[in-house]
This record gives sequence, structure tokens and C-alpha cells, in this order.
Amino acid sequence: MAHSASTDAEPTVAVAIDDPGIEGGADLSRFQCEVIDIFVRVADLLGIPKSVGEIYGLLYASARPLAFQDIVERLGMSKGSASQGLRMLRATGAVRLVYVPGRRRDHFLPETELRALLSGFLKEKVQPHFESGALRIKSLQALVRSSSLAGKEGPEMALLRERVNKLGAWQKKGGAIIPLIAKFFG
Amino acid sequence: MAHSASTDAEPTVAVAIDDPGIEGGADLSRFQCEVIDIFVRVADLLGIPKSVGEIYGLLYASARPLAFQDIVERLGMSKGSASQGLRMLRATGAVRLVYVPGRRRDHFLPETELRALLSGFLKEKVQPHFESGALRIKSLQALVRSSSLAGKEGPEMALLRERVNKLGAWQKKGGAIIPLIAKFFG
DNA sequence: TCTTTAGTTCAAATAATCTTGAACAAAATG
DNA sequence: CATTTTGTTCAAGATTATTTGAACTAAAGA
Repeated sequence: MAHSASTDAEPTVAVAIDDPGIEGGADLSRFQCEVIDIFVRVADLLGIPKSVGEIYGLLYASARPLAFQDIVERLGMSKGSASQGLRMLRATGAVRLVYVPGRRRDHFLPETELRALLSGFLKEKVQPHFESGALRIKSLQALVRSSSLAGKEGPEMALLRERVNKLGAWQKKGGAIIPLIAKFFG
Repeated sequence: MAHSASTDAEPTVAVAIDDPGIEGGADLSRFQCEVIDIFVRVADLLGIPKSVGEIYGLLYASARPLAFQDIVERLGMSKGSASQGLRMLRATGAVRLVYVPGRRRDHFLPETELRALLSGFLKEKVQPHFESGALRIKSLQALVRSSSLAGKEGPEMALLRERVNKLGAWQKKGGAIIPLIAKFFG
């Protein structure tokens, strides 16, 4: 029954490297379990929901595109999680839709270029924080400057102003390294 | 009463840039609130508890070392949180103890070199995952190789082996970039 | 058009994580 | 050495994030 989705001419890749695995209501090969496990850990490290790591891992460990239904069944995951997880993966460009001839619905394919994955992640999850952070720091600098003008000068004040400037420098460096990382992996 | 900790000759920096702020049971200046807020967001981005961000932020926004008690009072935080948070900050080298003459207990000073902060964080929080990941990937490669030998060859098998190899390459590159990042900020 | 299949949404349930508080240990004080 | 002050530990509670499930919309098939 777990296989009801992979009809006729679609032997699961799972079969290639056997050993059914013990997952929910599906049949993942040992190979797939291992790969999924790796991506679940990476997801955790990046602060991404486990379910998203599972989905990406399953796609990565599958030799062909999988349909929504396949994902739900093989991972034994709710449709809701699969839907949301796939949305996030598409939003960051980690997964894309491909048309599969003779099949009703679209199928999903993982992006396997590290550079693309990384830049998607950075653009979607990190960049925004950097941008709002920049504003925040600017207003801090304004605050310090005004206090300074208000005659509150002194050695402590100077140290704090120094720290705020350092914060600005961090911000700037951090912004600069993002494209460099992307380039490094390019 | 909130000030009971900052005795006699220790006017809080808070006073330098006034405006009491609305925090728990303490009196944080507007300046301190802003700085703390920035670090709380950074902490969140890095998957670090909010309380840890608060502590580091307070120290960063203070012109002089603070004692454990100061931290608890100014942030209106439990001793438990402060203790655990400071432990984590010390473990990553983000904060260190300094002796303050004439005072009973040690005081805490923030590390303000980005390079040091970053390398502490990477070494403590990222490196371990990389190392266990390396083992995991090796065992995957072994698995794929054995399946391959077992005569399960074919185009799909080849694709999966390719992906596993790619995973190994990612791992390697990732490991290589960590020191580069540290150097970039050095 | 009516029915069936496919996928999305979102409120509620669950799970994971963080914080608190109280009991305990360690060190300074008298 | 008894007492007070300082800080740690950890189980229980509070909070936050994730997952589920059921109601709903959209598209395909009859």
C-alpha cells in the first residue's frame, strides 16, 4: 500500500540499494535513510525545520523526480508539512518542478549545485536580517552621536561610541563576505 | 532599588545616554536596549538562546565589566539563565572574566574582536557537526560502493553514486571555508 | 456539469527549547 | 566554625516552533 503511488513502470530507487528501513508508513532504503539523516542534521544546524531536511534528503537520494504524493507516502508525513516544506524549498531554489511526460502532476527535482543552494539560502534567510540590521545600527550611531553632542562626552562615552562603530564595521564586513562565500563555492 | 548593585563610585553607563527604558526590574538606557535588541536578533539568527544574546548585548553596551549580579538585575533575568548563558558565552570565548580590584567577585568583559567571536562560534557550534558529518558521508560512500559491487549497477545507480560523491565534495569545501572565513575577518 | 483527485491553508495539537526557581555547593566574612 | 553571600544545577513550567488534520480550492476526468 505504501507503494500505491509508484505505479507500473516506476520501480523505486529504494530497490537498488535494498533494506527496507523502518520509517513511518513508507519504505525507504537504508541508503535513503542515511542521506535523509544527513540533511536533517544540516537543516537543524541551519535552523530549518526537520521536515524540510527530510524532503530535500529524500529527493537527493532519489534518482528521479518525485511527485508530491510520493513524498508524503515515503516519508509518512502529513500533506500539510509536505506542502509547506516544498514551498520553502522552492522559495530558496533548493528544489524545482519538472514536467514528467505521461504523468498528471508535476514532479520535484533537487538542486544539487552547492553554490545555488547556498546563495538561495543566504538570499532568503540571511540577507533580510542583514538589511534590517544595517538600519538598526545606523539609528544607533545617530543616537550615540546625539548623546555625544549633548555634552555627555567622557572616556566611557568614547568607548561606547567606539563599540558602535565596530558594530558598523562588522555589519559591513558581514555584508561583504556573503557574495564572497557564494563565489568560493561557484 | 534596581540600582543597588551599582554602588558608590560606579555610575551606570546607562546614565550617560539616558531614558530609563522599560525592561523587567532593571533600568536599561535606550542605548543599551537598542544594542541588546541587535544582539538578540543575531543570536536568533545563529540559533542561540535569546537570553545569551541579551547578556552579550548588555556587556557590549556597558563601558565597564559587569558582575554576575549586575547582569541578573539589569536584565531582570533569573540567576539560572544568567549562569547558563554566561557559561555558553565563556565556552565560545565571547566573554571573559576579569579581576576588578576591590570587588569580591569576578566581572565579565565581552570579547569585541569579530574574528575571535566568529572562530569561537565556529569551533564550538559548527566544527563538531562537520566532523561527525564527515564520518557519516564516508560510511555512505562505503554503502554505495558495496551496492555497486553487488552488481546493482545501472544508470540510476551511477547517478546516486555521483550524488554521494558530490556530498563528499561539499563536505570538503565546507571544511575548507571555515578557516578562510576566520582569516577574512582577521 | 458532477465527481474524483491533487494540493493549500490554517487553527489546534504536539514537540522542542528556553526559562525559572528552589535546593544545593563553594567561597568569603565575622 | 557559623553565617552570609555568590553562583550552579536541574526538574518543572512557560514559551515557541513545528506538525497535523480537516475544511477548502483548483484542476482533471467522466
